[in-house]
Amino acid sequence: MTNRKFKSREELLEYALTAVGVPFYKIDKTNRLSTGKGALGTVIEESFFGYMPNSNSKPDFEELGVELKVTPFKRTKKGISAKERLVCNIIDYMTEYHKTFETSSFMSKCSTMLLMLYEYVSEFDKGNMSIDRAVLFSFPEEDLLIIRDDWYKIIRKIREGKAHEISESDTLYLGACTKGMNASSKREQPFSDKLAMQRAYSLKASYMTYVLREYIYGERTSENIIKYPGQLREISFENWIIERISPYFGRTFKSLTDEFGLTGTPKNINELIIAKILGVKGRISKTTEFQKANIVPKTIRIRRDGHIVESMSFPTFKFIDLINQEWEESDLFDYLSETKFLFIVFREASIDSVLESVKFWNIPNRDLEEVRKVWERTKEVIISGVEIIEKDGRKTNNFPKKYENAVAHVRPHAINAEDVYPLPDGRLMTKQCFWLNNDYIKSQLEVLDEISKGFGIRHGK
DNA sequence: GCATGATCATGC
DNA sequence: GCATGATCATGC
Repeated sequence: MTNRKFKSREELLEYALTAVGVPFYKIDKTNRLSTGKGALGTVIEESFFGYMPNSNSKPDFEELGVELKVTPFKRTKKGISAKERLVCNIIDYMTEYHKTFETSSFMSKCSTMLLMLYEYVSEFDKGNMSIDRAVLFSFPEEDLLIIRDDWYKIIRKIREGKAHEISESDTLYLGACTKGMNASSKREQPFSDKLAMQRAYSLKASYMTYVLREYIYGERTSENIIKYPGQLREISFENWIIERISPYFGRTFKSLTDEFGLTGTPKNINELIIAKILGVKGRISKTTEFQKANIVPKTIRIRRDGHIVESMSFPTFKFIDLINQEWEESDLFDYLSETKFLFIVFREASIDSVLESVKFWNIPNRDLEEVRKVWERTKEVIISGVEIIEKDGRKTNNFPKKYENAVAHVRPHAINAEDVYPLPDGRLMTKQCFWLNNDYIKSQLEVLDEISKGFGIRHGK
């Protein structure tokens, strides 16, 4: 244990490195291992650095301007992944909006972090895990420009009296995640009487995964869309993308596939068109920025009469997994609350469909609450035993139908009817997923149109 | 014409 | 073989 002052960042790092490889149970002197979330961070703070955990607005090593973060990662088939978002300080809605990004509580505290990374292994007790690496981390310029824009998005919602509508998927790398025991941990906000969920700045898990891969473990794998960070000095990432694609609005599907030499009918051909427009070699969803920000491209086809034919599918769920989850920890909640979508909108015209627009979208909180109802109902149906009735070779079931909820429903999503997952009672059922209703998608496109009428693409801060 | 079940194309 | 994004097919 130490409680000495470090004279320099180098000295701090040198000491931090002596924790590498030492199991936490050997470090822990104050019996913190048995405590809940954040136990390992507490062990390092108290037993390794010798100071009491605090919620100070200053960095942990104030004179050095360094904040300590102890955070887990996992090794997966695809490489190293952050196990969770990196949570920073709580946002004080009443004061934060006065500040600039440079003077924000986030930058004051977290602009340089001592990241102490440990590998999370599910079979291990916490005490048997250990710090794998310790590094000093400051944001590279290409990330800082996006994080800065994220910060202003959060502040804009506070200034508009919409702190209660803040959602983690509003932003790209820097999120505002909920923080508190439950939904009743609410705070006042300056420009509305409505109480807002307590939230903290956080670096999204998808972003942290790339920090680990690219900057710390050197597993760089993907292509950047933004070739020069300076390209985002005057414009947000989203608007930069839209500006680049907009010259192609109005073009027919055929003229686009001809121009870019795309053949065949892959299901993600529209994603490939967008990739070509942006000068990206492969899939847009595999680019650095889309991976870091968790952006998923989705095609929307609007018929000539304005109707959207298809609802929007998501990954399948496993029946047995779902009933063992609670909503707040469920796969669906994680997915929808942390994913931003890029809608690629085609409108059918007389001969061919035409690229009409591209729009970024994430689900509003109140609609996510509707999805929750569908999810809870689905859980009930699985627990009480799905009713499957076979008729003329087609099986019908009693999962939530489209007419039951304005936002979402449940439907099959499989290779064919024999592509199945087990039910808790041992029967096998065609794989299913949650779908966003086509009518709901239509209404959300209309909302986005209203918003874009109100703003020019280039915005002042 | 729509709701719901079923299936396709591709890449890893 | 399966996950994913997307669309087709059928019956009411």
